[in-house]
Amino acid sequence: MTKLQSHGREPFETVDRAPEAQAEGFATVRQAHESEMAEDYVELIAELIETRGEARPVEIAERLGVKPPTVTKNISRLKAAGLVRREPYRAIFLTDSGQELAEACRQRHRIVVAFLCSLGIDEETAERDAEGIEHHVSKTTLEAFGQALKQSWRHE
Amino acid sequence: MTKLQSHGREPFETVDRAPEAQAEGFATVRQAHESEMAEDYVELIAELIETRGEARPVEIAERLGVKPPTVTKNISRLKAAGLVRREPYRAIFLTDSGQELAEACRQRHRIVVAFLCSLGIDEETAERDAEGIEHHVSKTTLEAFGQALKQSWRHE
DNA sequence: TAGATAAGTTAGCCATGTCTAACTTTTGTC
DNA sequence: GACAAAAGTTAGACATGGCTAACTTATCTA
Repeated sequence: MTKLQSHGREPFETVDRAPEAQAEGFATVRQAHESEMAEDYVELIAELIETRGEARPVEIAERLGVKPPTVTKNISRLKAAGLVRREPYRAIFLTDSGQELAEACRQRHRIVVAFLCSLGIDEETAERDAEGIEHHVSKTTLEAFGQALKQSWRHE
Repeated sequence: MTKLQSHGREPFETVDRAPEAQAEGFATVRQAHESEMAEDYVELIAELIETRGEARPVEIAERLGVKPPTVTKNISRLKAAGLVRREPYRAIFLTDSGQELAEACRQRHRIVVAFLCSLGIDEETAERDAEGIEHHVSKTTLEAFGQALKQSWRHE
């Protein structure tokens, strides 16, 4: 049995959740952290291929704000995970499943950014916050963002 | 010079950001990750003290969904960081700065949850997503959430 | 085409946050 | 008060994702 929904009413009460539910929530967050690296990389790789024609470690390192060896190591993990295809010293390509993941991430990213902007948040902040937020947005919440976005178009 | 704001218009364009800005964004996310543990713990400790009278490792472990040794290790890190006060085998207390951090986190948490609920998201999902999202919400965005929340009260 | 420069890799280090197994301390009960 | 059960700690392992230093490969250019 689920709790009654308050939906906007008395919004600052502290909800007393069942310990297991809370634990599951934290587990979800930890899982999200594990996929963040992969998501950020494939998203960025797709972006680079589109705008630059190819994805190079040096560029990835610059955009991510990490050093080249970090990129090398992580790319080889992505390769092991079947998300990228590549030979040493060459540019990086996405496999089909990498492509798919990238597409989903970019879509989600765009929705989150657009949603934040629709609240009046400046684009730079929206982009920065989205980078962190997007990995923790469930399907349900993403849909709610999409809905709210539609509403905001209607009202403008 | 900052970009023109679109504020709801053409919300699905992919913004081409300066590499340094993008890198700074990712750095911010990495920093947020480093404070997440501390924030989750002090938030939970404050909650337990309030609802249970004291915060015990076994309870923290259960709520966080981790094993007791993990709690012991992390609590000692928090102690080193000056956020908690405690002797071995005893309950855990917050220092003044721990208290302060906990208060800020709980406030932020409540706002995020309330905001998500105001979009029509069910409470369980709101709680789960908030757990991950809250650590990546900037002051600007938190204020925007607060504003939107006020709006939603007016319209109900 | 040779040599310099840029790009990429390898090796090895570190901190974080998780775990299990084994041990110690505290608590509760007969 | 003794002893069993529960709570907490310690030791040691592991994966992740950063880093620097040193090396290799590719690219550019004189």
